[in-house]
Amino acid sequence: MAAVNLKQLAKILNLSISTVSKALRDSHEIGDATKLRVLAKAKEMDYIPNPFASGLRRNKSKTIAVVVPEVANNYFALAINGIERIAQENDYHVLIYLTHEDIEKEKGIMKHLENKRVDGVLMSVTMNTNNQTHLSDFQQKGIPIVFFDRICHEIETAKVTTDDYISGINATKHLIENECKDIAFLSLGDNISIMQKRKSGYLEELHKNNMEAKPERVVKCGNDDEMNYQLVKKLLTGINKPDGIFASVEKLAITTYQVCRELNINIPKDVKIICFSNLETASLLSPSLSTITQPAYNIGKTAAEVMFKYLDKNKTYIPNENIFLQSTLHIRESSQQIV
Amino acid sequence: MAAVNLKQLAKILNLSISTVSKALRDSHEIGDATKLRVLAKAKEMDYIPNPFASGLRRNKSKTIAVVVPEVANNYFALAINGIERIAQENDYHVLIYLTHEDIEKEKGIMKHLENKRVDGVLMSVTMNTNNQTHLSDFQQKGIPIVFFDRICHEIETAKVTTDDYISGINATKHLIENECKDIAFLSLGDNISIMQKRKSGYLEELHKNNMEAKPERVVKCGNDDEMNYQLVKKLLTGINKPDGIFASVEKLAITTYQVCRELNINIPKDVKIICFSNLETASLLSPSLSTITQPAYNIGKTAAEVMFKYLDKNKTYIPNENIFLQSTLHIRESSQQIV
DNA sequence: AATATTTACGCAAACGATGTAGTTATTTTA
DNA sequence: TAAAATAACTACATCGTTTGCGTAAATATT
Repeated sequence: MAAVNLKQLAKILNLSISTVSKALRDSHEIGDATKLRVLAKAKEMDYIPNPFASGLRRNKSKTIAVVVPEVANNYFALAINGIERIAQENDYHVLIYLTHEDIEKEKGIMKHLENKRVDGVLMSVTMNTNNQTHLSDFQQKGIPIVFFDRICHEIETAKVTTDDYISGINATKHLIENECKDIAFLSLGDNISIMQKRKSGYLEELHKNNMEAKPERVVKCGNDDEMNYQLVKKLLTGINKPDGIFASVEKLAITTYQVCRELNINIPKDVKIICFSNLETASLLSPSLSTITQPAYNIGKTAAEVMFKYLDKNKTYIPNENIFLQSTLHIRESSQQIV
Repeated sequence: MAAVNLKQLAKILNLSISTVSKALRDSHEIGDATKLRVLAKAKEMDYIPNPFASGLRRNKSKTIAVVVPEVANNYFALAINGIERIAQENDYHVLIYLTHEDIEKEKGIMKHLENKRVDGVLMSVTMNTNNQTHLSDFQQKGIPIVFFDRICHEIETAKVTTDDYISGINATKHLIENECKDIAFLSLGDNISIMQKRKSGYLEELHKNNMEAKPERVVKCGNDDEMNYQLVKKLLTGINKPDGIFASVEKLAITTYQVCRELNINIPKDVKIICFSNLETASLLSPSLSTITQPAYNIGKTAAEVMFKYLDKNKTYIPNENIFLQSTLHIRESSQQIV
């Protein structure tokens, strides 16, 4: 029942605790014969070091935290998948925290993590994170952060994203090429950096094509699905509605589909849609959904790899670095001119 | 930079370490004035107890583990959501481990957790978990397990599922009511208990309707998506194909949609489909997908609540208990007779 | 052969928080 | 008023590992 510890192992082996400890850690101070004997006995007795004791002593938790807004979201789920994979490879554990887009919850979580429960944090900030003092405070405690996707520019560290600006341009360009004359952009809040970049790409491409960027075409959605539904419904109601929609996140595209269904608006005839999404069923939707698909798994994986690169070297300071992984455009029915 | 500890707090307050510790834990041994003074200073200095020290001393980690096959799966993602919510409410941390349906990985993870890194484990076993010694061994170490969805009958503890047998009956009955004469069941492996129950419901309902249960109509799919695709393709190729499909898990329904698209098979005219699923886009698919939707969030929430009910009482033994939450049948186009 | 070096191990002090068993004062009780 | 009880605190051992230092024996160096 009770887990075996070093003391018991040492007693049985007739060695001192420190000898056993060193043998298990393959110290050069211990003879090969002894090492083998210790290793064999440890395995036989099913010895597993107490993580709290070694964590306390070495000031290392062998744990990282992942702080994200949601998990029931294809993008974040895939990213977590990539992170967990790398963590397992590095013999690390992964704590998960969900902010539900609540900045206060985010602050509380970071506060909780300040005391060395984790060796590092991988995070995607809340859509409401407009102030980053809780993040810089956290860094001051000597625990590294690596951002992915929803990054925080002001914090100096590594950041892994896709090239949202280029993707924003490409998506908009694609809609324009498919005869859209009046394109709306569905944004998620307006604080977060990726939104600004995606929007910049959208605006830039409009400008390049001498199309007017009407402020009312940028719809600032939020975390409340019902509210979003009403916003999109308002956008698509009446005579003066857009003929193209660029949704910055997956759920807003789904909302748009639902609204179109209710209002009997035909996609893509009446309005064309493209969005950032990792939906596996994009091609099975009616109509199939055109997407900009982010390499979510690899983004998570890369973020974790960067983190471990520094953790391995016991570096708590991660210099500024922007890593871009390319998204891919998947053109399907929802955005194409019917020929 | 360095986190403040009790020693430093004590020195500044001109008190002993133990007094400060007790004051913070609101011990009756400490005077009210002192308590207030300590509390104020602790807040001012941003004191956060070292989790390793107290974990070591009290033999409590304030952490639970969630062990699941996947996270990029709507069901598990929602369940994790529910779990995390309850964990946060109880001031607990959540470690996440993915088995990717690999029984060896599952064993390794449980082995890793044996040494009190966590106070309890919430889990859904692998589709390949046919032997449960690693789980009973784990229990022997005095760490409680609560199963959800993919439960392990042989282990005595609390288990949270939906009533898979009834749901299996209902889904099959629905297909029969919609004129299906030859219904196939897509299973995920055949070890796990929920599969057996869903299949039992399917077989029972066939029997009740005097329909033959042909063994070749039970297709045993696995973890390899390409293989599953071929299995379903084989099922739907040729003259002798079923006119109804009951997919036991979401991904097999998606595979079926893809196969039907390739083979130009019309859903629901040629073949009707229903499946267990938590897909948000079920109603937006072409055709919209009929589902048995499990209350995934509540299943996770309930499993966590049961766990904390015992952890709060410092009970490591959880008696056998089967908790059923009801699934709901959502009839959509994919399973309905066209009138 | 005397000295220096290496090998292989043990001792004991951390790491930070907790809780038991004291130790003073102060108050209550007989 | 002496004895007992209480209040408010402190000292210290403990949880299980890790690690710097010490040491004796074995080996190498001159």
